[in-house]
Amino acid sequence: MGRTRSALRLVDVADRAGVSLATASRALSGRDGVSEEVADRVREIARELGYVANLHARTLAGGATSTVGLIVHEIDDPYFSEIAGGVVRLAGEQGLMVQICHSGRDPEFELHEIRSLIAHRVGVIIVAGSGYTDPKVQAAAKAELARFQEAGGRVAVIGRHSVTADAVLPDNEEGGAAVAEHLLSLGHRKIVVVAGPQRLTTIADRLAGVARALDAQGMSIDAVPVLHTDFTRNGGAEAAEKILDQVAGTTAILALNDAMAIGVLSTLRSRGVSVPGQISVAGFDDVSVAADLAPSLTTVRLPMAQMGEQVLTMALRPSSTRPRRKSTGHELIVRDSTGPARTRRG
Amino acid sequence: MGRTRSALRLVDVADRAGVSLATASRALSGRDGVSEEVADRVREIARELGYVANLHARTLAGGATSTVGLIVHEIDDPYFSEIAGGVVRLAGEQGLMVQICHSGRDPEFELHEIRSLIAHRVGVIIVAGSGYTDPKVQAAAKAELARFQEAGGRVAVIGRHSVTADAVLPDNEEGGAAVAEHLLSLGHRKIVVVAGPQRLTTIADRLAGVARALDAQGMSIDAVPVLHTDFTRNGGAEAAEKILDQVAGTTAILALNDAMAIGVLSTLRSRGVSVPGQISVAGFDDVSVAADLAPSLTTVRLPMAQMGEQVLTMALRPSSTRPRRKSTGHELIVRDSTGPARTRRG
DNA sequence: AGCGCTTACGGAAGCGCTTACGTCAGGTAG
DNA sequence: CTACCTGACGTAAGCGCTTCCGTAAGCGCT
Repeated sequence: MGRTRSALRLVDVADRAGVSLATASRALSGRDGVSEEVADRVREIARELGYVANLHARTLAGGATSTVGLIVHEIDDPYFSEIAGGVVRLAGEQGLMVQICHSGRDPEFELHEIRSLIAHRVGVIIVAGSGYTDPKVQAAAKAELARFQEAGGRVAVIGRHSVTADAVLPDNEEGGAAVAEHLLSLGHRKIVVVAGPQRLTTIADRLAGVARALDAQGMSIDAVPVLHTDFTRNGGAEAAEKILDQVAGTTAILALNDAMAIGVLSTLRSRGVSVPGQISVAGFDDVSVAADLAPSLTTVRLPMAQMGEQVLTMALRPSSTRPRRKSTGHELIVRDSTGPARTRRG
Repeated sequence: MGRTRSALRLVDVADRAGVSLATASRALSGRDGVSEEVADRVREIARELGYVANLHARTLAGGATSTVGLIVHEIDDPYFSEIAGGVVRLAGEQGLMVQICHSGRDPEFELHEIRSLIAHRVGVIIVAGSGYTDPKVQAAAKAELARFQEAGGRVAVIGRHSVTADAVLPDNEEGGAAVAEHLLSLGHRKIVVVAGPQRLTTIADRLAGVARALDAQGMSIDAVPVLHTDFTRNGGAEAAEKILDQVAGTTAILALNDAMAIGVLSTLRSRGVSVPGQISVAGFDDVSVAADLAPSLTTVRLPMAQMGEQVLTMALRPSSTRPRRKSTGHELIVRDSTGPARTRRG
């Protein structure tokens, strides 16, 4: 790959300004011990020449890094891109760079990304996105992060309880309970849950909430069909096909994220099933397009952009002794995709 | 910010393995001149110790960087996040890291991001997203990129003709012509264009296509209202309000990107205007949710993810003598949001 | 046995910065 | 007028790595 050769060096600037390397360095990085006059001259010349300091050299020598690493599951999933938006915007305001990595929900690759970030000597690593239910699967990543912390790095996560670090925790369980209650209160008793991949803790949490709500009605989660599919639009679409073909009498479909709900909606439309007339549909996340779907989607709002800002804020704030955890809160957003259960045999 | 102090160094590994620094380095970076036996031992110990090379030191000494910088306008805009998805996925396959920056459509900030990327000594810089119609505005960025190229860096862009670099160029003008023709062929004569900010070349290009299509029908673009607003959902929503209130007899609204089209749709729905019954709506980009809107959106498809892969591929491929340009192609996707113009006074 | 050649390794010189420390003015106090 | 401090600057020692050398074996050959 490209090797950046023969770029302008600080010595060049220093020579041109007729000062020593040290003075030039101090002038450009705003340290004192340089007269205003000289500092101005150096800065002027640097600008003129288009000098950009070599960050690798600077980091090597100085030690402090001003870049934060952000690992997300899927960068083109709205859930994550909205989180990333929050992180990036806040970081920009503070003059920090963010290095975004993409794990593709593959714990192995995630480990690799963490390693890269560490190699890049970022000051902060933020991991956004569900952990894995199988603890073994992410043990390596966890260990790597711990090592990073010991070495003085800051870590913060969104949605992982397992890592010992500051965490922003989405209200998954509460939210799950809230949508489920909503559906139940509309009289739905034949509910099918479209869940994402079983190995994600987020799914487990949301399901737990759903189970709690069912319990409160004297129903058991074991009696409701739970389809584990891909956490994407297509996963939802396929699940809906399966439901229409195999689960008779369904009155409501609860998708555990909006992407899948969108897929469900799409299948129902193409199969001519009216929503919410025949089947109600609810999602989770309140992705920004949820309001613009046909019909608009009932869902649980999680403040993604704000979550992004919060993790970064936590990560940046000097570490208190024990990891802080902040839950996001949630809000049930009732829109047009849910309605009263159609009366049996009517 | 966090300073990563006292991390494991290569010497530590070398000492532990009983070899010299040089040998350890060769072993870990796969250079030859080391016996298999020793190399294995070193690698084993490195793994055991959890050694991760300091990329800054490595880059400083070696010169080659394996990270690519990607600058987008808005990371949480689906158009860009889909492009980013393409870049990131392909990069991942090749073992490259991607550093994503976000300019917020601010040329000044974009310049700052370019500088940061250069400071980070990335090997490749990719700039995605419209250029600015005012050449002065991005002269600085252009100069900076040129300097980067001279120093051996690779640059590739999406949607900027002005930069001297390999470019993937969306079929903006052709696409604009295609949607406009579609609308005209449905009998629409009272078309309002919802354009994004005037300072973006993308807008200018798409508008030029629209103008061409109008010309072919003996109509002039000067006779059709063009509203310049924010390139976002809200920009579209506001524009639609204005249209309903101030432009009588509109039969079709052509939004120059999907985000704005979504906003238009939302306003029309809340104002009780039927689409396409009373007003047809078309967008541009074919963002992934376009198919799931209410009604599904007629638009021009641009293969975003593929564009992302293409720029990266171009950037990575050894530079031919002159910059290559590859146009993306486009496809008119007719869905439910457009229909025949309602007959006047009917 | 002596020659050169290859192979495996160690020594040491940087890469471009920051920063501890030394120096040398000039100013103040005694 | 000397002693001392302060401020402005230069000198040089690294930061952790890669890589160019040099060197010492080990090999086959004459």
